[in-house]
Amino acid sequence: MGLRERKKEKTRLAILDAALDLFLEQGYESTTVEQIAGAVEISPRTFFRYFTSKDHLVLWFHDHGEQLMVETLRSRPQGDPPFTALMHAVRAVLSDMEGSTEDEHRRFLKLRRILDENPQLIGQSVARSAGTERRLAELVAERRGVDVDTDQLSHLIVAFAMSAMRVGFECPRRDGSVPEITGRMAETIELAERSLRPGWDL
Amino acid sequence: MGLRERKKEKTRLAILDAALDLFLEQGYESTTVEQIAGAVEISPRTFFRYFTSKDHLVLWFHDHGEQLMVETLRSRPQGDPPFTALMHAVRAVLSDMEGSTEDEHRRFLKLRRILDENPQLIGQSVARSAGTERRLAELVAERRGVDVDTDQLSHLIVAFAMSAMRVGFECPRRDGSVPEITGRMAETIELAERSLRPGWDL
DNA sequence: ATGACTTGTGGCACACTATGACAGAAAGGT
DNA sequence: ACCTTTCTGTCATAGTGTGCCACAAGTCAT
Repeated sequence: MGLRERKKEKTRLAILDAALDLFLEQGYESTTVEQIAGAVEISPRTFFRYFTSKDHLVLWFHDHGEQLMVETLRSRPQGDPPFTALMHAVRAVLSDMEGSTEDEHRRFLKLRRILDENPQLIGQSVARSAGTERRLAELVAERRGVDVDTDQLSHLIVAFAMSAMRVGFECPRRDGSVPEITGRMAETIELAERSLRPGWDL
Repeated sequence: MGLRERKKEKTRLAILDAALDLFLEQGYESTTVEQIAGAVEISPRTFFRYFTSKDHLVLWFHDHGEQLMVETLRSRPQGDPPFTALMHAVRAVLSDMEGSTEDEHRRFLKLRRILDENPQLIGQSVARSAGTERRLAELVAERRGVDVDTDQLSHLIVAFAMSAMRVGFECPRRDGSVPEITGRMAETIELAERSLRPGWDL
C-alpha cells in the first residue's frame, strides 16, 4: 500500500473522529461541514470527496456491516434454510465488531451515543437498510429458487432478520462496552429465532 | 368549518397534486420547490408552511397511516395479544385506504409509482417508520406491563408487524388498483401471522 | 357595515448542504 | 528529472429550509 493510500485512510479517519467529537460536543445539527473540515484542516470541498454527505459520516458503520452480511450470506452453503443463513450473516457482523481494534470500538460507542441523541439519524440509518434489504432479498430469492419480484416470503425473511438485528442494536439498555452490546444483540437474535415457527422460511 | 380552513385544505391538496404530477413528469430530484410553488401560484416560502420539507410531500400518506395505527392500537381491548392487536391496527389502515375517495386513490397510486422510481424515497419513508415504531413499542410495552426501555420483545413485536406491513406495501407486483394492492397487503400480513409461533408475543 | 383581532402570505436575507469546473500541488512510475 | 495520474483548494452555483417583518385576508364583535 503506497503513501497515497495510507494518507487517504488517515485523513478519512481524522475527519470521522473530528466529526464524531464535534457531534457529541455541540450536537449533530449545529455542527457544520465547514467546522469539521476546519478541525482537520481540509477544505469543505475535500470533505465531500471523502464522505458523500454529512449523513454518510454516521452511516459508514452501516455500510461496512452490509457488505459483510452480503459476503457472509454468499459464502453460506446453499442447503442452509434462508433465515438460518441470514442469522449467520448477522452473527458475522457481531464477531467482526468484537474482533476490531480499540479505536474502532471507541468510534462505535461514540456513534451509538450520537444516534441515541438524534433519533432522526436512526431514521437515516434505517433508510440505508432499505437498499440493503433489497440486495439481501435478491440473494435469498436466488437460494429459494424464486423470482425476487413476485415472492413475498423472500422479502419477509430478510425483513424479519434485519428487524432482529436493528432491535438488538438500537433498543434497550444502550450503554456498556462493545462485548456487552454484541452480547445483547446476540440475545435478541436468539429471541427472534425462537419466535418463528420451525420451517417457516422454506 | 370556516372559509379559512377550507381554503387551506384546498391549497394543501393543490400543492400535493401539482407536486405528484411534476414528480412523475420530470422526476423527484429534478423538480424544485420553486416549480411546485409556481404551479399552484404561491410563494416558495408559503410552500414550507404547508409541508415542512420537500420529502414531506411523499410522507403525508405515512403520517396518516401512523396516526390511524396508534389510535386503533389504543382502542383494542387490553386482553388482545400484542401482535394480534397490531395486526388489527394494520388492517384498519387497509380498510381506511379502501374506504377513501377516488381522488385519494389516484394520489395513492401516483405516490406508489413515484416511490417505485425513487428508491431513496422508500428509504425516507422507512426512516419515518423508526419514529412510529418507537411510539407503537411504548403502547405494546404498556399492554405487556413491561418497561419499554428494557424489554426487547416489545420492540421485536412492533418491528415484525411493521415489517409485514412494509413488505406488503412495497414489495412485489407493484401495479394494480387500490383494492388489488390492499388485497395483496392482506395476504402478506397473513403470511407473517402464519410464520410466527403461536404465543410468541405473550 | 365598521372596527379590532387573529391568522395566513409574500418578500427579503441568510445559513447550510452539495456539486461542477478548473488550476495547481502531491505522489507514482520510468 | 520527467511525465502521468490522482488529490486538493478555490470559485461559482443550485437548491433546501428558516427567521423576520410588513401587509393582506378571514373572523368576530358591536
